[in-house]
Amino acid sequence: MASLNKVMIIGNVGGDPEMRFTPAGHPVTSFSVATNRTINTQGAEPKKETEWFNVVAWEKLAEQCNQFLAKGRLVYVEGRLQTRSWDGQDGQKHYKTEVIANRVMPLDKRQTAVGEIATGAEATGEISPDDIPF
Amino acid sequence: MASLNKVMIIGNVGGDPEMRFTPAGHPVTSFSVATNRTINTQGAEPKKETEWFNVVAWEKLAEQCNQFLAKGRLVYVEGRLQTRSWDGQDGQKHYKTEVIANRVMPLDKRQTAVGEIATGAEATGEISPDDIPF
Amino acid sequence: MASLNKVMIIGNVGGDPEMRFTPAGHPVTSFSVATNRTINTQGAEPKKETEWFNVVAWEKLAEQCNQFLAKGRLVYVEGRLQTRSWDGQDGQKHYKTEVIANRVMPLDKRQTAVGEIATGAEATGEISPDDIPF
Amino acid sequence: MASLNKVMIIGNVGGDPEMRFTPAGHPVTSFSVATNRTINTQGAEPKKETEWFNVVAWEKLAEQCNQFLAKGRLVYVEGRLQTRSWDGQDGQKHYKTEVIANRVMPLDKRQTAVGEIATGAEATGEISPDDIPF
DNA sequence: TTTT
DNA sequence: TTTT
Repeated sequence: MASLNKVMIIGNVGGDPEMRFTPAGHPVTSFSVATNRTINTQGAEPKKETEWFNVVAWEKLAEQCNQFLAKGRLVYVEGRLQTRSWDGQDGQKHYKTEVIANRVMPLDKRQTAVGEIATGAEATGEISPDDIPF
Repeated sequence: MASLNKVMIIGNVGGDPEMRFTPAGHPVTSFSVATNRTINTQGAEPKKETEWFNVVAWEKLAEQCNQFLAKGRLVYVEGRLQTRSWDGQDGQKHYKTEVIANRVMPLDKRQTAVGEIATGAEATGEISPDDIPF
Repeated sequence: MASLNKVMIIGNVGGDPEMRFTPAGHPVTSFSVATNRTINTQGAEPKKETEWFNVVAWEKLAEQCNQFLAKGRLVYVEGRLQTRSWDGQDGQKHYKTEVIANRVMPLDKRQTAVGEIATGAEATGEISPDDIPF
Repeated sequence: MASLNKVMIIGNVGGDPEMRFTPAGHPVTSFSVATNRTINTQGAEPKKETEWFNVVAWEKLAEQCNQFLAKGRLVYVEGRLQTRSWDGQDGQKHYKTEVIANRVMPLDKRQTAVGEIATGAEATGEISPDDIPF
């Protein structure tokens, strides 16, 4: 029963966020974040490895992400990991792992007044667990 | 360039860990960890949602995980997320997201003397980036 | 403006928690947590170093801590650091650093049914910022 | 024995870092970091609360902090908490809590080429536990 | 003041 | 595939 599922990333937003609404009217915003890691291949030149995260925000946080984030911005994202699975046309299982955000915070000074974007609580899919459009 | 990619989980080991060796002789241990979340569907009875993580440990940490972990144990795992992709037989992209561990710590008292399992540094794939068997 | 202040500890509760109430009736529970670190003094035998944390919980989380925690239990605590200062009788500044908890989770199986203790949000001093009794 | 002692902060450096050397020649750099929290006093205007952290870095990380950080820069700091105590002239116990950093990462673009500052391992006082000048 |  |  004792459980922790926490992800913390700092990286650059890969594209402008996209906001949609569930049938029940809950806003959901998704965007990607790239994190980079430098691998010291001793000998050769250091190699860069990029890891992409799919981030999903719900409710008020979804609206703030949609309003304040944009392609290229540096952000801090905190949340939990969630893997969804489905069957492909070929009968194979497919998996997609996403970060369900409970805090998103721009770290650069670009654009509009931003301030801190944060949900008090995990304003997430819990609210509408079987109501997710994508 | 500024980047953070951190995962922290506390959960139960889903099965006995499996250790393999890369062609170059590096030990790699993998195991699954389940985290549970209780969703308060206001009205009906609370629903349980289980999230499964695939954890991979390298080198000395791999050996310690193999030696001390076992199905059912409660563990703390810290690491970074890594998604690998490949093309299925049907031409579709497949993805698998794993936690590359840099710290694993049993939290229960079961079994042998355990102590703390921790790599000093991220003793991971960096060491043998193009040497991964699975 | 962009800010993160996060502490995560796993350790043993040093004594039974103590719950008090602010003049305005808000419950506050405090307890200590010990974390241990093993220092490898290369050569001599490894040395143990204990770090003590003062943890403070508010509102519903305060009540849960008071009810379920006890001396010796293993807990996970997440929160933010807060340092309070005051002037000693001698005119010197004194400081006390505490962890204001927003999540507390027992990790052992001792005692009563425990389940997960967690505030949805940071149910902390924000609620009664100028209302703190100790 | 199972223990976690982790602090993660994002904030602004309060002053230029200061590097010293232990008698044994180990570099130690210290600097302060301010994190801000906005308290919504429902009713009145939101209040700002600043929390100051004393950060200490050792060895190679100390040199990098000394070289790349400066007053005002936005940084991510990860480390562990350590409280030192001593007796005041008045016989009272005094306490100072510090963050012993194992990772420091500038988040803004100011100044020189910065890149990522990170120790592979916790390059900390372990190395010279009884060798600390301040 | 905890724990192994 | 775990745990309570």
